[in-house]
Amino acid sequence: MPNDSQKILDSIRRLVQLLRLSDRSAERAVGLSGAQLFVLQELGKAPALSINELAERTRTDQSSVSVVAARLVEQGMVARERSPEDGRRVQMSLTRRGRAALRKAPPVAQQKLLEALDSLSAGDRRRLSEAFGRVVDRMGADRGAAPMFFEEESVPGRPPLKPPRKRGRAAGGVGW
Amino acid sequence: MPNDSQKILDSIRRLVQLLRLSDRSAERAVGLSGAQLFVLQELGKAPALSINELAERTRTDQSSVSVVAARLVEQGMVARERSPEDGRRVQMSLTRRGRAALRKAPPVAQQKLLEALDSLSAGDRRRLSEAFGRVVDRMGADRGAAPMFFEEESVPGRPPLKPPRKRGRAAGGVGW
DNA sequence: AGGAATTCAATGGGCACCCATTGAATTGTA
DNA sequence: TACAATTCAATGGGTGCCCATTGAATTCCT
Repeated sequence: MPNDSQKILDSIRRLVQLLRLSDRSAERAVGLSGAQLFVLQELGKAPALSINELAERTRTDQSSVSVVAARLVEQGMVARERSPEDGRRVQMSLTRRGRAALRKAPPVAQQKLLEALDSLSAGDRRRLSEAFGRVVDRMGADRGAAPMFFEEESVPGRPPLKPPRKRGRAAGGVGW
Repeated sequence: MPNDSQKILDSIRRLVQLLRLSDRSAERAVGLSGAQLFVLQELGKAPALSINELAERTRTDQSSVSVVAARLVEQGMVARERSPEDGRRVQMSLTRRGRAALRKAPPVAQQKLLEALDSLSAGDRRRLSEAFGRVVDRMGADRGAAPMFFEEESVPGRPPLKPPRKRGRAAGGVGW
């Protein structure tokens, strides 16, 4: 007899699987993966985005979107060009074809979820949003197991000797 | 200015990424991936499970757990043996080593989420569980884009001619 | 000005997920 | 009882995700 927390955990797992299945189903149907459609969607909201900006907006790693974007470029859905002001950056933007594809094949999984959310009353939805957001914020703030080896500036005084490259990230994981 | 549904969508994405990151972090730390730990955890709840049962409980595909389980067997965490009654089935169960590993390295991501949920009042948690469960149920019931080509038995009378193998699934997808 | 540190995007490695298929075993039925 | 249909687990193919590393470009100091 699971408690509420356990139920929530299982709901999350079920949701994630449903989203995966729905995405893959859509992929088969329209030839674009959920990740690809999501990238197109975000590009549709801005005139042009860099790989890092896309990574932020899609909540994934830079290296992940880099690959997804490359595929979209191959398919002529997205244009990629070096930024004139900053030679390291890249400007990704929708092509005519990309815009058309997005119009024809909106992200199904996301749509389904939105529809399901519509079944709640506005009040429930607001409360769900509020409570859920709070939980996620808290999770994000946790930082528990990752000691964050190098602190974020201890005091205004300039850093004593900054270790070589702060490159010390803290790995990541799967299963959801 | 996003509405509540949009906020919920983004919270879900953030949550999923946090879970991925947390899992991978744990993986680096203890040498077991989130998926592997989850499988160990489920095996800890039952005397022995088949691959299909594990797939159900972990909300993934049979082929996915099959691989994860194989890795665990290699590492001596899990014992796999053919079922005596049904030669097709396989019985997976924790070994002493697997049980020890599970004790030493509980699923961190899941734990963090549970802790975050604890920050809600019991009432909020109950409401969250209720509303969220309802949404997921609804999504699961949708079945929209997948016409489910072959009906689930139209009438008691025996089927007219059953097409060969019902093997006609409906694909799936990623991006969360 | 010039070199060190940092930022950006791409690439490679490892794991997970889903679908499809396959071979073995079992169940159902003619 | 024999054969067809189904079930089970494993394998291969394709994609995604994260981390680490790398080379190029830029920013920060000294």
